[in-house]
Amino acid sequence: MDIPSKYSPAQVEEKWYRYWMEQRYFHSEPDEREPYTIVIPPPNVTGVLHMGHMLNNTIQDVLVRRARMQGKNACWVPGTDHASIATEAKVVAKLKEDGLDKHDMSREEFLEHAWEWKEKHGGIILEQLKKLGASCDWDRTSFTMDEALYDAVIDTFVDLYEKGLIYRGVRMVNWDPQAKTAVSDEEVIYKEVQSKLYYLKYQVEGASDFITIATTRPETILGDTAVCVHPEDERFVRFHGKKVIVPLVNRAVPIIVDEYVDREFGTGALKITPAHDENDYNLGQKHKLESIDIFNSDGTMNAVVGLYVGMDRFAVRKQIVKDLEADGSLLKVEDYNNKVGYSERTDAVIEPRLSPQWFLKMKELARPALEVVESEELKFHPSKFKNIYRHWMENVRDWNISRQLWWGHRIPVYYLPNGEYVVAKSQEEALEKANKQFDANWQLSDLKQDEDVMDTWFSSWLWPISVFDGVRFPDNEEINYYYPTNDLVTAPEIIFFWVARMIIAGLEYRKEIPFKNVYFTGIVRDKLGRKMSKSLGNSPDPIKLMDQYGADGVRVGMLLTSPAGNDLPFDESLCEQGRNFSNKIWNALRLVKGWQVDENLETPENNTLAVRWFESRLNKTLSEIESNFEQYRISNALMDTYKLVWDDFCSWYLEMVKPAYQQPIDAVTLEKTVDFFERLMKISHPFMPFITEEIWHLLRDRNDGEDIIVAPMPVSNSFDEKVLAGFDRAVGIITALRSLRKDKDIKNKQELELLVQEGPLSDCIFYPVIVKLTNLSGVQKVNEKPDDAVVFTVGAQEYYVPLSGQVDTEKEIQKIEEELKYTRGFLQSVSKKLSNERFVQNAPADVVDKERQKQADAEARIQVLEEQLKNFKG
RNA sequence: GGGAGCUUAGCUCAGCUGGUUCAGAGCAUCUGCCUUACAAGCAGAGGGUCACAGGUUCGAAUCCUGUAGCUCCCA
Repeated sequence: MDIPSKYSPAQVEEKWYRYWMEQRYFHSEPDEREPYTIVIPPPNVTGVLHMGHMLNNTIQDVLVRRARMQGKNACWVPGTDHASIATEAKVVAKLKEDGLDKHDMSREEFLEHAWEWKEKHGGIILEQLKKLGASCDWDRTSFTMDEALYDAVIDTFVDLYEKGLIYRGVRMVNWDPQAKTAVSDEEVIYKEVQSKLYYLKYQVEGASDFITIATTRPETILGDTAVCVHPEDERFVRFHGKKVIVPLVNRAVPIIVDEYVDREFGTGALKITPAHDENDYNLGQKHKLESIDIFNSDGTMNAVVGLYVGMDRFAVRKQIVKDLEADGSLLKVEDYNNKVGYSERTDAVIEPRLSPQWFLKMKELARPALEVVESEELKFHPSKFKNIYRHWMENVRDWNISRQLWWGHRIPVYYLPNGEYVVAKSQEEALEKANKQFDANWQLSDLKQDEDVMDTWFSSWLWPISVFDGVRFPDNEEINYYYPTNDLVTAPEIIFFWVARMIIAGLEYRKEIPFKNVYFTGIVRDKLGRKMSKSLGNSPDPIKLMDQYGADGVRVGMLLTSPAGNDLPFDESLCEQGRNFSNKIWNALRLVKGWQVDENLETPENNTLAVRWFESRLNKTLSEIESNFEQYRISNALMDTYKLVWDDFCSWYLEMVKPAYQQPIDAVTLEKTVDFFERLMKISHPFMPFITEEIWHLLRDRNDGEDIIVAPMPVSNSFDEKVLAGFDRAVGIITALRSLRKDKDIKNKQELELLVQEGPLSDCIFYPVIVKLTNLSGVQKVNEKPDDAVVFTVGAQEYYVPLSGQVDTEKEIQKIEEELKYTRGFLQSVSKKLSNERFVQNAPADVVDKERQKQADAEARIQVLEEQLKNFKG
């Protein structure tokens, strides 16, 4: 057989993915089997594959493939979310490129462009996941704005409103006066700017006294409704309870006291403008102050105060400074550096602005969602995230679900000509409701639907239900079968945004948790520990990585050092390690396929031993892998697999059974070897789906449908501890012999003889294996150390290798003395422990027994070493 | 400001209910090897006061307290 010595993944991976798709192995329909369900954390429809997705989806694929091989009905639902902010920003930018402006078009026109963009660019990421090998049920691909999912969101809003959980409130938003829209906190860029601090005199009402405040934004004094000082600030005690006059507008406002004020800053007196500053707004709420909004949506002055009407806020600033100076209110101006927020999209200075928004009451909803996590009905991996979750849930605040955007689920609130509003699933229903409720005869055109859409999370919190259409049809076959899902794999960053809310929605709408386990991945970082991001440009291109190392190689690389919840400092060398592992497996195949069988050949004893040992080794490791999977220690499971394949199978087993050059192998050993190889490939398949499928088909001729992806996963069997322990001893002997050869510079071709000191430990079933692996002429038992022999000990057993003329007595003595010294020290510490009465009395019996055994072993070893020393010194 | 977590070999991390599975793994390093599956490899070796200081205990990487440093989250 002609197999190249280097494995090339490219064609192999493409071939098998296509084949799996053709065979519809990823597709799931409800049946009588146990379901295993994962819903993908829907990536942004605007997204392209990054390293975080690679990690996250590799883990999901490992879990799904394993479940599939365990005979479960595995269903991995893929999809994307509409990402209202990000997508709308992209569409606006695209329009701008084409010379179009969102503000010049109707909502409908804009949405047409948005859908067009989505059809064209959305879903790239899902195509990329295929290259990774993701075994998603692509027939079930969902999008948060698909009809079923869209309706589910609207239904949910109406339902929660009717339950009295949704209310209208006012909140400060980051207003972009140029785009005339609110932007999210993430879209505000804070820049250090050089500005000025203006000191202004506020006259005390009915007195000649005045108080001085400092501000960077003198134009906002028009909206001032208070001045605040620290209650313990002695400079201002005399002002407590008084009123001051705001310059130019001549409005009398109270002086309030609050510990919020920083006494060191400015003059220690703070002007309060609740309508135009977040902190002032909060203080205003606390002290029940009036909010006076002085700006129009484009940042020009409105008519509320009657000054500077229609002027831009920055022009007002220039003018008002002059006017204040003329008025005698301006005391002084200082240079001052501060941080000012700019819109990421228009670079306009953000204007904090009060805006009516819809809120969801969270407190009651959160309680049961906390309980299921506390009781571990729903488990977090790792469990440390329970603390974070608890803290958030116990201090949960109401959820602002409005977003001042068009792309998304439009809030189903309809405002009526009489200033009231109704909430309904459709315009028609709203009209009916309104006419009934207010005994009116309005037309559709009288209704004005809320302009805002809902927070994207308000759709993705329904994801595990809505992908099975379980909101609109709560008793349909699919939702009943697939829900609750099994595992959710996601990043800890969105534990509140998404995970907590899904749990809430699940309990509210299904009375059942949405998933049984949540696996939190780490964050993929670069070598310097920085989060990988587009703006830093420190993220490798996953597609290129897969081209270079193969998808299997990258998958292994991602998983090797990423225990749950721990950040993964990514390094390409990890993928290299993964690729090398693929190559190692590949070459093992080349070896095994290269063997000629001789049906008449007896099975050599060392092969029988090797098979016996490996059978036990495999089963023991398999049980460890199973346990690691149960605990979601996936990187440990992979490492177990890696060592089983590379160390145990390739380095030990294959070397043990490998026939001499151009010699045939016996049929029994070959059959056993292929069987082992098959099992190893099955165990490895979830981690490395492509190469394992390829090798599976090269190992034997397969019937139709006999593919590894659907082959049953091996289950651990009992194993023989004695055989394993005996082999460990053999390994000790082999290692010692190899070191000896290296030490003495004895070529492998030169045969050695191994002599074993007669004694209780002198038997070992693996001597034939040792003979083969270390090229011995034989193993003999002796009663005494011969002259001219090197001595080594494994445990308390002594071995000799006759080497005439090559024994350096001085060196041997030195070696033995060192070992003796160490063992005596060890014995001393053990004896000390045992002579401590309190230890013997208090420690559990088995611990004391173990210590006694240690003592006996050490004593035996010391005796042996002393004997050796005597012999050498002779 | 509030909350959570981390600190073990050069790097990345395991280490469960204190006690030989207790000081481990992988990678990296060093030393030999182009030994007929694999140099993307084989064989061997070195390397740690378990952040620091106290305490509890017969016994602490593990439990408690404090200190220092780092990281993440805050709708």
